Amino acid sequence: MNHALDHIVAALKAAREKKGMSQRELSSRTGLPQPKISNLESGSVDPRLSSLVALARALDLEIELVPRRALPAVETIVRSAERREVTKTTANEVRKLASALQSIGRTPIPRGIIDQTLNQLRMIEHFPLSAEQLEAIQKFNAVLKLSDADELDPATLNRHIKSVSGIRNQLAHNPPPALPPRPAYSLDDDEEEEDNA
Amino acid sequence: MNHALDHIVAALKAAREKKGMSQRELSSRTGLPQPKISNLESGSVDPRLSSLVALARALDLEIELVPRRALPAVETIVRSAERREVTKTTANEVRKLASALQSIGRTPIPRGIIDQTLNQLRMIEHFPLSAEQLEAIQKFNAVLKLSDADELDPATLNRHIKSVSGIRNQLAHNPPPALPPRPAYSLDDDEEEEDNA
DNA sequence: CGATTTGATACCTTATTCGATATCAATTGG
DNA sequence: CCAATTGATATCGAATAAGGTATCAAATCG
Repeated sequence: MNHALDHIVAALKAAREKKGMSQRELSSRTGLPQPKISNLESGSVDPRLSSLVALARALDLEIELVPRRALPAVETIVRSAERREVTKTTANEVRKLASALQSIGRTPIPRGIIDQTLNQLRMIEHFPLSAEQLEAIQKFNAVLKLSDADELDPATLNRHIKSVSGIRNQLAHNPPPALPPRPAYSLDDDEEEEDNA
Repeated sequence: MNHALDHIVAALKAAREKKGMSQRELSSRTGLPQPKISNLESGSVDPRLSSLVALARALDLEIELVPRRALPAVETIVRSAERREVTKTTANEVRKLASALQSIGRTPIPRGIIDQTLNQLRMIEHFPLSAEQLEAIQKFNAVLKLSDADELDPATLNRHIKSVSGIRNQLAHNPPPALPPRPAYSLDDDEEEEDNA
């Protein structure tokens, strides 16, 4: 495998992981078999363009040809978009959990606890979350989706609620830094290169 | 062939043509056989990533994965870079011609004509040229490179000199528009998309 | 008109992706 | 501890890109 290819491949893998998507889920969205995706990500194949495009589109990405001299500017914009992508994803996940909690009927635990958790979520929603924090929220969502919450094991439910409290405390005592105010790309550099034949 | 692939392929072909590079020249730079490049550009194959990367690099391009929401901004930057690429190329070509003319010894035509042409070139250098105009300059360069100019057919030389005058007159009477003052990309849009599972 | 350049086709052999399926080790969750 | 999920491997036939070489029609140019 060529070294230049890893760049693309690594970006695809990172994009999948950032979305919390498994290889099998990506497989079902693209039609590519899961083992193929594994091979691809490990850099042991030289994929065809159609495979790349299929994967990229399933991950909300496009393949673009960029003039070398425009690379710095483009990369700055891409990174900035990725940052926002993450925060949007987490916010959506948090809101989803809140609405799921709000709409449950009888619960195996006191109502007040649920309400308190909802308040915490309303705060959490406005922060960028770490990968671990996001994962915790997603797992809570997963169990609620499966079990409809009123027929849920009280211990399990309590564990998840505790993890929400934990996240709130982390954010309150150790808030993540805000986004940098201005991205540092430039359109107006002007180097001269000689090009004689 | 998939429709999504044409986008990349067409961009590669356009980039090659804009640089005035023949398929054979690109072939020798990349190691890919010329018929393969022809197939590729005609969209009749589904190339492997390594082929794409080889072609792209020979054309001063990089393959990048861009989040869909960042596409408008990225495309604006790419286009802006391409515009500057073109004007830089033409300026180089014009300067090359000027220096070639300046350094010729005995000429089959009056010295004053040569000097007048040099003056015209000094003006032309500062304009973005059309494809046809650029081509004319390149052809003049080509014959000078081959024949060392003092052993040149006077008629041929005169024809090229006339074409330079023609370009100057076109530019003087019908100047091309300047570049737009500010590219219209934005980093601060904020649409909401729903994403429920 | 003859010579050159350019892009397109055709043909071959070899190498490798593709697609499908099965399986395994490791991790995670109840 | 058992069950489920995840990513990695292996295998197999079919499809096809890669790589090389030869050739052709059209345009360009002297």
